[in-house]
Amino acid sequence: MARPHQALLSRTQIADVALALIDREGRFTIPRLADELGVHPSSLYHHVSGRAEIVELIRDRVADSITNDRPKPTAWADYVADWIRGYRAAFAAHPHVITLLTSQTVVADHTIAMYENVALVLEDAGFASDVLPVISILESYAWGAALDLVAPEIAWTPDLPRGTPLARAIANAPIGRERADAAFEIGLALLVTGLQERLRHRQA
Amino acid sequence: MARPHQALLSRTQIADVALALIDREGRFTIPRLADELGVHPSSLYHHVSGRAEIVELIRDRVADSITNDRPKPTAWADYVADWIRGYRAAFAAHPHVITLLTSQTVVADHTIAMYENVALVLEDAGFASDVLPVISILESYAWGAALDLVAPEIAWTPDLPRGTPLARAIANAPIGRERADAAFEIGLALLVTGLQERLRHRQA
DNA sequence: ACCTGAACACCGTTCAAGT
DNA sequence: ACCTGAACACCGTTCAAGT
Repeated sequence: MARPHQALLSRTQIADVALALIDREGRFTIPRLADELGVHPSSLYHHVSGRAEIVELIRDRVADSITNDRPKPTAWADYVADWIRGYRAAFAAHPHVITLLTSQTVVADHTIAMYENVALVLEDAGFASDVLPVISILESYAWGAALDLVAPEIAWTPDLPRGTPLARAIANAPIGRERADAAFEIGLALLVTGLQERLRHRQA
Repeated sequence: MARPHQALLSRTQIADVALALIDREGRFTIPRLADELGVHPSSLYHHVSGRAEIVELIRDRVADSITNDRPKPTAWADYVADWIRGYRAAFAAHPHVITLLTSQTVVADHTIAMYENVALVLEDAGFASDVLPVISILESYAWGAALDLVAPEIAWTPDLPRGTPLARAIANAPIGRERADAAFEIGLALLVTGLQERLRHRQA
């Protein structure tokens, strides 16, 4: 074929199809992706520098999907909770992407706007020198909760004893996605409560 | 050479050297591992079923290194905090292993004893139907905090504006490992505070 | 500028051959 | 039972050739 009059590929399209492939099959390879795009593997290298860059395109796409409203001056706790909810939800929409993103160190993160918004809200709330740690903590929790979505259930372990504390704990909780969602919300509430208490002591 | 009188390899040795390789080079391949063991790649398959099983051996090793003391009837909050500290510390000792473990779904988890201990402590503390969610939440946080250890610093982003909330937040915090450790401890304290409050309301 | 097709290095795994 | 060495399928990447 050689060069077509109209380019057959684009970076957005590559990212689109790669993401769809991951959602469908849990992973992607260059040959598989090329096939899906109706093109030869080597063609991709005219648009991206390599596999790593495709992963970064996907990372950007997921990051961009985190809703990031302009902060309102009231209710910092609600703002922060919504941020982390959206953070986790962005991953939850593409569970297999999570492990892909953790396996490759990020190259650059241009989601500064998001951090600025959160930093502003926390600063206004009075967290002062705690602002960066608090952002870290919330992000760690969101990542961990996202990983929880693809982790195996403790409940699935076959050789569970009967009548133990763990057995009772499992019997008292839902399983699967419902369990993960419920746990996430409780944990988020714990963190917010903790933040409110910490702020109270800071200001006292 | 053919079969030696004394086996040249063992599963423990394979796991040992693989872990050392990951710590040193950030990753491991079968040829590289075989080379390090002074053996041909195909020899490994007489001891393990494949690469995936080697990863699981490493997972077990890290999991076993999580200190898991017998619970004492007093101070559930201290027990829980120590558990999560040890959980994260086990990963922190081998940072590159974290991404390896998240990239492969676990096959079986035989660390039931650990969960039983924590479940017992939480049950005695009065968490009742919250026991499993609380375990989930704490583990999520430990995983997220472990990932934070290998994540890039927000602070490293080159194009940071001056005089913004984020810039001030970064200026007010340490960087690197020290930042991660400090943030982890604060977040753990937030969670414990949240748990204490939640217990108070449950019992009221 | 952009697609092709051949080529290369590398990886995980299998298996018959040897003791 | 356990190591070897050849072999295979597959993957990521390069590059000269074509338009």
